[in-house]
Amino acid sequence: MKEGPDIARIGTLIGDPARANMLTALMGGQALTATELAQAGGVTLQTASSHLSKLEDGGLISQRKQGRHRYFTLADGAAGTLLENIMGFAASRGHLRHQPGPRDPALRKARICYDHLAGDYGVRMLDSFVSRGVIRTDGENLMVTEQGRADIGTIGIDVTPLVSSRRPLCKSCLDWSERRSHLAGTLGKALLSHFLEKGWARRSSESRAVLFTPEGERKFLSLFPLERPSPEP
Amino acid sequence: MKEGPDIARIGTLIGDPARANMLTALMGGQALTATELAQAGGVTLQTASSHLSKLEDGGLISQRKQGRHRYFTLADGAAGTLLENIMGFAASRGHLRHQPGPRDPALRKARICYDHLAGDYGVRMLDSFVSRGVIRTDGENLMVTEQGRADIGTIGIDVTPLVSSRRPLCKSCLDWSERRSHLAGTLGKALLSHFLEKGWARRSSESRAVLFTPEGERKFLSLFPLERPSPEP
DNA sequence: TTCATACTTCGATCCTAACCGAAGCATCTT
DNA sequence: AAGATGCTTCGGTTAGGATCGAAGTATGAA
Repeated sequence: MKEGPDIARIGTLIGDPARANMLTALMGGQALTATELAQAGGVTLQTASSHLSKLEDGGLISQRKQGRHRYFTLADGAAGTLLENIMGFAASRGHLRHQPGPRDPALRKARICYDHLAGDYGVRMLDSFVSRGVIRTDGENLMVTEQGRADIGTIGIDVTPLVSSRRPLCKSCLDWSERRSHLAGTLGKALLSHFLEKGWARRSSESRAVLFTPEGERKFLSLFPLERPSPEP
Repeated sequence: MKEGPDIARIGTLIGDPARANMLTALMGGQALTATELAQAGGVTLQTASSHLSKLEDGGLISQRKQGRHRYFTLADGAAGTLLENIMGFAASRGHLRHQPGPRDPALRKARICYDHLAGDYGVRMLDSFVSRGVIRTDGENLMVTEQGRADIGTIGIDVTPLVSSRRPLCKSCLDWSERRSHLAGTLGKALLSHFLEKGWARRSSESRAVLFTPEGERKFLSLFPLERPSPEP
């Protein structure tokens, strides 16, 4: 039975706690140095270096040198999506490392999931889109409706250039703190970028939390109203 | 950094070669006994038993007793989807256990991927659907068009009951032998079931290969014509 | 009851890989 | 040139877990 792709190799790479912590840290979407990742993984720099080269060989991360630093990122969107999928599955089986949901309330409210918004606010955004008919769903796939394109345009985001990419336009991602789905894909990414650019929110320097300003919060809530609790599981 | 789902646990479960082989065998969609899985994993029955209980604790598989046999299956569609995702990612990074593509030509031509058709025929089916406008794609997501519903109806499959399920209707799955996408989801499952019921094909008893009869092959090829090579990567 | 089959549990072995200290290399600063 | 910082490589230790033999349990057959 030696047919097929070597899933054991990917599994082994993700299966080590130090590497898993590093990958989780990289899900924040920012490039991190080897030293920062060593801290995230809870190991010394030497050990981290060994882990990082294994992750790179496995195609999960990539690095670029910049002066005497080495910045590491997830290899590409596919790597991020893979980790999201595994996180969602792990959460669905109750494999949480501590209590259900992040201890930090800010993380629970809004955080970065690779390149898009997760947490309470991420879930609310998708709920709002679905309840207003901007996005339609058939079980798991999501698609933007014709009318939805216009609605998103009024927020200040042009959908057209987002479609050409090889990544899907929109895609649901199981949220481990809310146990509901939030919006991923290029649209999810564009929305988060938009909020950050407009100054409605900023990234926390220590964690994956996204901190909204009072004004940003007001605008967000009015842009994404909830008509009634949606029936999505 | 102990936030979030425990992806390391899932990774560890998949990361052992014996377990990975067992899971791959279960992707065939059929319930297998502990003895069969031990052989698939290349280990003794004692070792397999230990692996199987770990996989069950982790929520990847489930078992049901039947007389003195224990039949194991993947826990649910989510587990199958997760493995498909990892297989696709592994294949995309070139992590194949042997030469690219299965050695067995029958496997390369048509095989089962959990519950739907993969291999050359699986890819052709999706290509045909896309080129004829039965299925439309936006990057990665797939959706059946209105007109497509009727077309699929003429094959003898009613799309309506397939939508209600919690699994997506259709969904692309990266094929590791063809390095292209084939059709998964409830529609993919229904199509495969249809072929088997009609007697156009049957499952090989030893491997995941799907063996078409000459007549079944003729019907399949006429049902899924290729107009021109599609540009999908 | 006795035997056979299917599987689990226990116990011991063995091997891999994670780990860190120390040393080495590269880049930047002064 | 000398020192500091960021990271990698080497070597030796150690722990976890994969493995299997042997014994134990459950179900079915004779």
